Amino acid sequence: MSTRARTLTRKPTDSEVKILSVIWEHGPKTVREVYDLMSQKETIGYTTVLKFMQIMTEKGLLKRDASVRPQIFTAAQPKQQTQRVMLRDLLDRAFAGSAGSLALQALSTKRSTPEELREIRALLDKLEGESA
Amino acid sequence: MSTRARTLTRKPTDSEVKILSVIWEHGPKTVREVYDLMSQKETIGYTTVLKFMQIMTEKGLLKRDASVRPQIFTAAQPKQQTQRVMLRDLLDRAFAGSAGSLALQALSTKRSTPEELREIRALLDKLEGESA
DNA sequence: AAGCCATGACGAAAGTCTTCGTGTAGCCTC
DNA sequence: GAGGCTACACGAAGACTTTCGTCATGGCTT
Repeated sequence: MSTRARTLTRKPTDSEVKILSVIWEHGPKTVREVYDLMSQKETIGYTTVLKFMQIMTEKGLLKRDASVRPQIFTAAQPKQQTQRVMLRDLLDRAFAGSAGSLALQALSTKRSTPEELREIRALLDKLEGESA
Repeated sequence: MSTRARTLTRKPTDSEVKILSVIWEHGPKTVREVYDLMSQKETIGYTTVLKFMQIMTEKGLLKRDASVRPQIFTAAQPKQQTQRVMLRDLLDRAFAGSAGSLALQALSTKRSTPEELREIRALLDKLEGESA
């Protein structure tokens, strides 16, 4: 029991999420492009990024198109799904499963845009409507 | 640059959070008590829990009262502060800093209690009031 | 005071994650 | 079609985390 494809299971590591973020934000990218974007914000080696992306491909976090020369990598899972897995993990692990308290802290920690606040209000209406 | 007291810095590891959760929920506890509570939900050895708690004490995550015989451990940081650190980390790492989208997903993923929804609504009012 | 059992300290093995160095293969240019 | 430069694959070192085994210690009980 040690090596095996966990397909959709295990939560991505911190570094893996950093790479996914780049792709979520900028779309499918080559290793070089991801590297360029990342090295603007932190010091990291090209082969380090490459290695991560190779591992992530093995794990099923990324898909790659090897038919083109500089290979292009895409997120294998929808952003929302991955975010949900991580959120779920944090929720269970550190917030005793209380989504409300998590949301509350998130909102009070960092200012959100009016649009987001409006969306949340709409969701609240929907949720309260359902329970009525 | 390697070994040093990060006092309030680094995010606790997964196992560390598990232990903190127990103490957050049940209050100050001895190793044996934490062990008993944890082993109800998962298989883990007593000395493993002990080791974690020793390391956490070194890191400043727990405080211990060594004056009493079975030593009693307490969370060294307020629960909310630790939660905030973790939330912040997830927010920056996986949600591009958008607290709103994080909150939205949290709320739509898991049903919250009416009280929580009300609290959130109140917070929303406050936030929108401020920006007005 | 001697023995016994729970508690606590340590060290170390095993498993992951992170970070690169090195070497190979593909292409593009002369 | 040879040289040179970029892109890839591989392996391995180092840093943490996780998990325990083992041994020392402290008190209680007799």
